[in-house]
Amino acid sequence: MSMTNQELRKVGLKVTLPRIKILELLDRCPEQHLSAEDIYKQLLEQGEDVGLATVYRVLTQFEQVGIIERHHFENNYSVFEMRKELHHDHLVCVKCARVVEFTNPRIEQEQHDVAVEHGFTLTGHSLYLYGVCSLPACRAAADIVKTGD
Amino acid sequence: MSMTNQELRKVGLKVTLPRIKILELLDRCPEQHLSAEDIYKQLLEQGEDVGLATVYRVLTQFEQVGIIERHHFENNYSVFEMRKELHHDHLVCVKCARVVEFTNPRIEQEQHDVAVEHGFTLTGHSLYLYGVCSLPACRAAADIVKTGD
DNA sequence: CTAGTTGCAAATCATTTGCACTTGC
DNA sequence: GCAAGTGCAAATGATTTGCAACTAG
Repeated sequence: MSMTNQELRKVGLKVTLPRIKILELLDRCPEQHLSAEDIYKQLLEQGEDVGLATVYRVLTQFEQVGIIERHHFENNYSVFEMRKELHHDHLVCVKCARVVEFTNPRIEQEQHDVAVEHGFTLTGHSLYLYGVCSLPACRAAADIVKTGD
Repeated sequence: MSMTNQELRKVGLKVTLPRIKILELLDRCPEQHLSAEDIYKQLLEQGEDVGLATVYRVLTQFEQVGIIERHHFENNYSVFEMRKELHHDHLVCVKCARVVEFTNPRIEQEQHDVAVEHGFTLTGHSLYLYGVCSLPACRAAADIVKTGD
C-alpha cells in the first residue's frame, strides 16, 4: 500500500481512496485487460463507493502520467493495463477474446524504418493481430476462416 | 456508372441512389480516408437527399461484402476507404491528421510468424503508426516529442 | 407485388462534463 | 483552508435502431 502511495506521489497525484483501489486492482491482475466498466463493477462488488466518472478520470490521468496504457481494440471501448517495462503488442482471439501479448524486435525495427522513410517522427503505434486461438471451442471456427494476407 | 451497378449486383445489393453516390464518392477520392460524417456532408453539399443513418448502414454493408475497409484510429470515430488490391497499413500524423499508406512485407511475414508461434489462425490485423510528419507546421512540434520505444 | 431500402426521430453506449460537496496535505 | 478530487446527474458524440413510407427487380 505504501508502494502505491509512492507511485502516486511521484507523478504528482494526491493519494486518494479511488486511485489506490484502482491501482491495486490493475496491479493484482497484470495479465488482464480491463475496461472502465469492468473496473467500476469490480470496485462496486468489493464494496467501494466510486462513480464511473471517477474511474474514467483516474484512468485517463494514469495514462497521461504513464502508469497505465490504453488500448482501442476493434470494439468501441477501451481496455487498460499496467504499463510494462518492455513494450509489447497484442494478439486477440476473435472468438473467446483471449489476449496474448508478444514482443517482436524485428517488427519494431521495421516500423521505425518505415516512419523515417516517410519523414515521420514516431510518437507511438498500435499493432493488434486478430485471429482464432487454439482452444478447442475456438478451433472449430478456424476452418471456415481464411488466413489474412 | 454501370461499373458501379455491376459491383453492387455482384455482391447482392440493390442498386440504389444512396449506394451509387457513396460508392462514386469513395471511388473519386481514393487517397482519402473519410468518416461517415464526411461522406454525409459531402452528399448533402452536392444536393443529395440522404440520411446519416443510411450512410452508416451502407458503409457497414460495403464493409461486410468487402468493397471497403473500416479503420478505427485513436480518435473515437471510424474512417473508410475503398479496399485496395494489395494490403497496406497506415502512418498517421498526430498534428495534421495526414495519412500515409505503406506496405512492408517483412512486417507482414513477422506477424504471420508470431500468430503461428502462439497457435493462432490470423483473421486480420491492424497496424497504425502515429507520429509527426515533415510539414513545417507539424515539424515544430516534433522536437518536444520523444521517439516511441 | 414485396422484400430490400430509406429518412427521420428516438434510442444506445461509451465516455465526458458541470457542479456542489469532500478530502488530502 | 483550499486546491484537488469525487459522486451524481445531465450532456456528448458517434453509431444504431424502430418504423412507416418508398423503390428496385
